[in-house]
Amino acid sequence: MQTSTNIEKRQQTGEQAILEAAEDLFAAKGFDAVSMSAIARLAKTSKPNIYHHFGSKNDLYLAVMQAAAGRSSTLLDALAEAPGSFRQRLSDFSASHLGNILEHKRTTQLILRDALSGGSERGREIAKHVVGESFTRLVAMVHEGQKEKEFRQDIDPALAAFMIVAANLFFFQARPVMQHVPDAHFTDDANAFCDGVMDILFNGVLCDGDLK
Amino acid sequence: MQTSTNIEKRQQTGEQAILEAAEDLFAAKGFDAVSMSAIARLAKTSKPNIYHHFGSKNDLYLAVMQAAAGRSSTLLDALAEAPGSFRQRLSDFSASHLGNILEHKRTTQLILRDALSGGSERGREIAKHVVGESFTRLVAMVHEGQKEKEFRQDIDPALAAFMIVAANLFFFQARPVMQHVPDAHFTDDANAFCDGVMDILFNGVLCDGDLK
DNA sequence: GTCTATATAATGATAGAC
DNA sequence: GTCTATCATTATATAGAC
Repeated sequence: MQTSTNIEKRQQTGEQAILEAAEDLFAAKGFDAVSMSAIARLAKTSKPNIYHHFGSKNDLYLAVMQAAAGRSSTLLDALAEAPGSFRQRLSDFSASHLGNILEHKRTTQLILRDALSGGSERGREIAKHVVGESFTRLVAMVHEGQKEKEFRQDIDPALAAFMIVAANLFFFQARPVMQHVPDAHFTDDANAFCDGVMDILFNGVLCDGDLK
Repeated sequence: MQTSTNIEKRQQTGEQAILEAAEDLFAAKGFDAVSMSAIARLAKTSKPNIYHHFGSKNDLYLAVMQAAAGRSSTLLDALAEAPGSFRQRLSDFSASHLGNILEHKRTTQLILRDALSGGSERGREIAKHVVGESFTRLVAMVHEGQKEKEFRQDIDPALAAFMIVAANLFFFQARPVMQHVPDAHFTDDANAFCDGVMDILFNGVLCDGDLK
């Protein structure tokens, strides 16, 4: 029998080039808009060679998603048990989260695109796994902050966490559109955006006499 | 000469059926994943008839986007000059915004999908116009609230507005994924979600002794 | 305005040599 | 592992009758 668990030990052949070319194109244009010929051209190889390494276009897409998922879920470990106030830790987490998004635009776009086309079950499992991991950690962090009486007891920690990732991911996703909206100056500076979001999230927008 | 500005006076022929079928399929599967044959089948007509009404697949897509844009930008006028506190007005706006999104899922998905595929200029102009209109109105509302000393002076009104639409749109977009995340219970009830978001946005998550 | 039938090009996937 | 050559299918789009 031949081993069919061939999702290990890359990099020895042209597989890596194929995966990178495929990720580029899938992220930029989506699954259906990309042809195997285009991938072969960009990877400087031939179509049958792709079929030799990956059985089909769908398998190639899954391999790309799997690689992307693995790459993007290893950067937020250090922050979970850092010292300092929960407020500071949350801010750091959010900044790293947004930094991570902007550093791996290709991967982020790939996952957002896949999540939007949720109809098929293809890679939504992966998307769930990717965002689920960091999201759960975020929720736990907010919950701890509540137990330490630093955050309000009467909020849903998952909701606060969601607002952070929504702001960051939507910042990335909507930037091309928002740049054409006259009022939205915050699209220029990601750091300032992140600080502003956390300020509103911590203190609210309402006037209350004393702003700490 | 024949008038080539044929973006008026629909509904007299099978054009409407074609537009609806096309919007359904484009929203569900994306531009490239939809074939003219599939549209013809769903619209209960023939392929050449589509080409008779719309010159090409791209033109059909543009017509669909145009119709979607016009449909989704007429529901938020009444709220702009409503009475009551700005806090209440903002909450109402947000609730209507999310209600509008959930009531027109097809259109929303179409626009989100188009915005994500920003590379081509196709319909991003439309997306900009659609979200731009309600967004500008939202920003103005926050700004007025600042002038009336109801909201903090030191926040960017556009940023607060952005957090609202980001939360709402991302709520819609991420729901299929978030439903599989154990902590995220808020996906069940859109109204509760909206209230929770506005509560955090107004008051912040930090403990400050007295919660109003 | 609507159809049947068809042209032409590109797609995903294979066969088989090296 | 990589290629040239090719298959079967489907795609967008047209011609032309009614």
